[in-house]
Amino acid sequence: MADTREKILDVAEELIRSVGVNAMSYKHISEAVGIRKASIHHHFPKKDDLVDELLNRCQTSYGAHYASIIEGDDPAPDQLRNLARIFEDGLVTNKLCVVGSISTDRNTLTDRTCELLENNISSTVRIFSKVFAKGEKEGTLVFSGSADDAAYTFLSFLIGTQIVARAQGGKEFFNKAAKLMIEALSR
Amino acid sequence: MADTREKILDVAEELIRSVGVNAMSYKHISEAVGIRKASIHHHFPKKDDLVDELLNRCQTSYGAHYASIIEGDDPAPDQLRNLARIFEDGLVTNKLCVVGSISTDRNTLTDRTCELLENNISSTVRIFSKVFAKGEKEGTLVFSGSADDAAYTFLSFLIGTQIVARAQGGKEFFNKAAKLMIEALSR
DNA sequence: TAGTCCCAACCTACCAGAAGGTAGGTGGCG
DNA sequence: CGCCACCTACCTTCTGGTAGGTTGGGACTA
Repeated sequence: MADTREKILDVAEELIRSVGVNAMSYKHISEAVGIRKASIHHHFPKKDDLVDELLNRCQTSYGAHYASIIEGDDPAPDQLRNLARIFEDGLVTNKLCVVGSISTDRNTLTDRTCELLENNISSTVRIFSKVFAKGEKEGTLVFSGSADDAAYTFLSFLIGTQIVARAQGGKEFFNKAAKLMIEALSR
Repeated sequence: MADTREKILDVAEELIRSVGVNAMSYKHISEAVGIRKASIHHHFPKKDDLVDELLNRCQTSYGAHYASIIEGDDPAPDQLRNLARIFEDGLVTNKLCVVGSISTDRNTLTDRTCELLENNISSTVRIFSKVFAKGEKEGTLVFSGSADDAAYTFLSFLIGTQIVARAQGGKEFFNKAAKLMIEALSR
C-alpha cells in the first residue's frame, strides 16, 4: 500500500503534536498504524528521516492552508483572526502546532532537521508577511518595523500562546489573548 | 552535603531548558553532578518529584526576579523591555524558559505536575499584570481587555518568541519582535 | 570520655521495559 | 524472476527505578 507511508506520517504528526518528538516512538506509531515496528523502518530507516519528511510535508500542507486564508479579500485583521483560529482549533484536542512542538526539542535534533525547521519557519513568515503588508497598505494594521518582523512576531505569539494555553487557560484564554494581540496591531 | 540537592536541581534546570523534560535523564544529571545515578534517586525518588520541586523553585526564584523589575519606578514600557531581556538572555546559551519547555511536554506529565505548572503560569501572570495595570494608569500602555489578559498575552508572546527565535533568527530576531510587540502595546 | 547507635548520603549491582535499529526471511504481484 | 512491503527475531543502549551494603558524623547514654 502506497498510503501506509502517509498513514505513518499522519500518526507521527498527531503524536508529535501531542507529546513531542522525543516522547513519540516507533512503537507508538506501529501500534496506531497496525503494522510492525520494523516495517516503519522500511519506510523511514531512521527517526530523523521521518521527522524531516514530516517537516517538509507540513511546510506544504500548512503553507497551502495559510495561503488560502490570505489570498481571500477579507480585511487584514479578519485574516489574522482566521489564522489564529487554526491554532485555536488544535487546542480542542490538546495538540500543538508541529513547528512549535519540534522547535522546543531543537537541541536534540540533527543539523539537517534544524535546517528544515528554519526553512519551515522562514517560509511561514513569508506567507504571514503578506497579510501585514496588505494591512499596512489598507491602513487596517499598524506596527513598527517591517511586515516580515510583524509576521515573525505574530507567528511566535500564536505558537507561544498555544503552548501556554494548553497548559493553563485553554481555548478561552487563547481567544482573549488573540483578540488583544490583533487589536494591538489594528488601527 | 546539603547543597547536593540544589546542585541536582541546578543541573536538571539547565538540562530541561536545553533539551526538555523527556530528553533529560538521571544519567545526564549524575554525570554532571559527579554522583551515581542511584544517589539522585535518594534525593528525588521519582523523576516527577524532581520536576515538581524544580517547578516550585522556579516559581519562587523567577517570581522574585520578575518582581524586582516591576517594583522599580521605570515607566511600564521600560519594565516590559527588562522582562523581555530575561528571555533574550536565555538565547545566548540556547536555553528556554523552564515553564515554556515543560509546558510543551505537558501531555507526558502527571496530573500533579500539570497542576503545579498551571499555578506557576497563573502566578507569573499575576506578577506581570502589575506592569500593565500601572501602564494603563500612567497612560503609557494601551490594550483591549484586562491587565491580566495583557499579562497573559505578553508572557505567551515571550515564551513563544524564545522558542521560535532559538530555532530561527536568534537574539536579533527576538529583539525585533519584542520591540514591535512592546510598541504595539505602548501609547 | 568512650562506646554504641542511628541515620543521612552515598555506593555497587541489579532489574524490566522501552528505545532505535538490523538481519534476514516470506508472500504476493507485475 | 525480481522486487516491494511486510514479517519474526534479535541486538545494544538507555530508561526510571530498586535492593541492599558502606561510611562517617552527631547524639544519646553508661
